Amino acid sequence: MTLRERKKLRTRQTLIDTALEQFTRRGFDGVTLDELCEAVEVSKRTFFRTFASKEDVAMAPAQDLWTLFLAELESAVPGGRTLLEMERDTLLAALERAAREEGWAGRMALAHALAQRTPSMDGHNRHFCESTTRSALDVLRRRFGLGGPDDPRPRLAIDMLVAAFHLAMAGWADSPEPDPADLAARLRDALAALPAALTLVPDEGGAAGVSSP
Amino acid sequence: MTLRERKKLRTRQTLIDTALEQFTRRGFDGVTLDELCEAVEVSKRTFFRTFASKEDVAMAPAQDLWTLFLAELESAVPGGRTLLEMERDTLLAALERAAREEGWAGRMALAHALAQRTPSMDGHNRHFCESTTRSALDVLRRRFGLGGPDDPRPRLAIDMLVAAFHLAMAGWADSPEPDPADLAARLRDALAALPAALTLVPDEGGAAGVSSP
DNA sequence: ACCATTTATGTCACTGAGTGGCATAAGCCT
DNA sequence: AGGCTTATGCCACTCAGTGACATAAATGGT
Repeated sequence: MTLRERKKLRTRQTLIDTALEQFTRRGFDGVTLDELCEAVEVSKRTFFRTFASKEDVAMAPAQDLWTLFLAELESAVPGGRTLLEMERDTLLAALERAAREEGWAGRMALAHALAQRTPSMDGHNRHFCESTTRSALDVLRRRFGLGGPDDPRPRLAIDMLVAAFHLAMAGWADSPEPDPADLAARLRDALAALPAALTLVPDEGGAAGVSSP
Repeated sequence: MTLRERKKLRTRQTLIDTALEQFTRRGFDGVTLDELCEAVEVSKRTFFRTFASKEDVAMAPAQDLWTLFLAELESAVPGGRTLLEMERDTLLAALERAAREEGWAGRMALAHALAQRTPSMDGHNRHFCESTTRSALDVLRRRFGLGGPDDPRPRLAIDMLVAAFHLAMAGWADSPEPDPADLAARLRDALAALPAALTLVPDEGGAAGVSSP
């Protein structure tokens, strides 16, 4: 790797770390890009050559994970598993690779906490999620037929994976000392709860039901 | 209803219709707020007293639907149905009420088409979806116990409902002459496909599998 | 070690979204 | 009609994001 590339990557990492730290401490809206760039000693123009938006810099950990997921998906084989099981294992593999990066878990937890209390970050995050989902669907359709482009099942399967992941993440990021293995376990649990969620029956007569005595 | 309120509502509707028309014709980014306000003969300041953002004005049809959904949910009764079935019927009821509004279907279709090709709109849309989901979850937990705040199933059930709705909407908005009854049918179909999506098994050996001959 | 080429960075000026403050106008009530 | 409330308009401002162009730094060949 050339010196140029290393410098660029280092600037990127510094921006991410500084942004996460400042946003967490003073709030997303409490930090202007000028201040962030000042702290990293980089021009605003350079910032926007590295990230597409103010939100993007704080979403980098999540983006990295899903990029790995897509890469892993290219080489996944069914092996008699359910589509959802295959996706689960692919995501777990991506998780394992992402977690090799020093300090990834901490960054991911900060990013998630920020997204929770910053509408615009949550929005960007979910839009990114959607485009990743589409890409994943393209890969799945290309590599396995899966009943043509009108079959609703593959799309629903990925959405269920994503829903389970968000659920797992919500619990994990709030826990003290977030650890990748714990996130993996939570993801498994959330996915295992899907069939029960489908058939869950609420108690008869809600507490404030219209015709309760 | 007072004259003041009627005027305010009329301005709101005009803004929505004009925005949808202009955004569709010239693109979301191709229309500045100044131009939109000029066309409706309203100051920019007034625009932001009616809508929180440029994106919001085009998302109004969807917001109205989900607001109705939450209202319906307050008076829904289980009646021996699955939670997901109850949510489905509640959403169908909201849909029916929303569709009474003259031209709602057309606005909804335009709004969806715009969100498809405008990242920032998609992001806002999905964030709004998430906050609605949370509110719905609050209502469900308040009215029916549903196994405490740590039970993952209710959350997953709503996410499945939303996933099915998005899927139904995607097919519906692209169809010629979008009609509310058709959207309802598509929603039923998408929800009915959920169990199959959960157990779908891909063909063995992907087309570009790593170890294919 | 030097120079030409390529590529990253910085500077400046600009557009457009969104906000606060305050004056004015429009609707409301008796 | 006239005082009261509330919506609207206007002005100046902050800040995210972009385009054009100059400058600096890395690379590769000699």
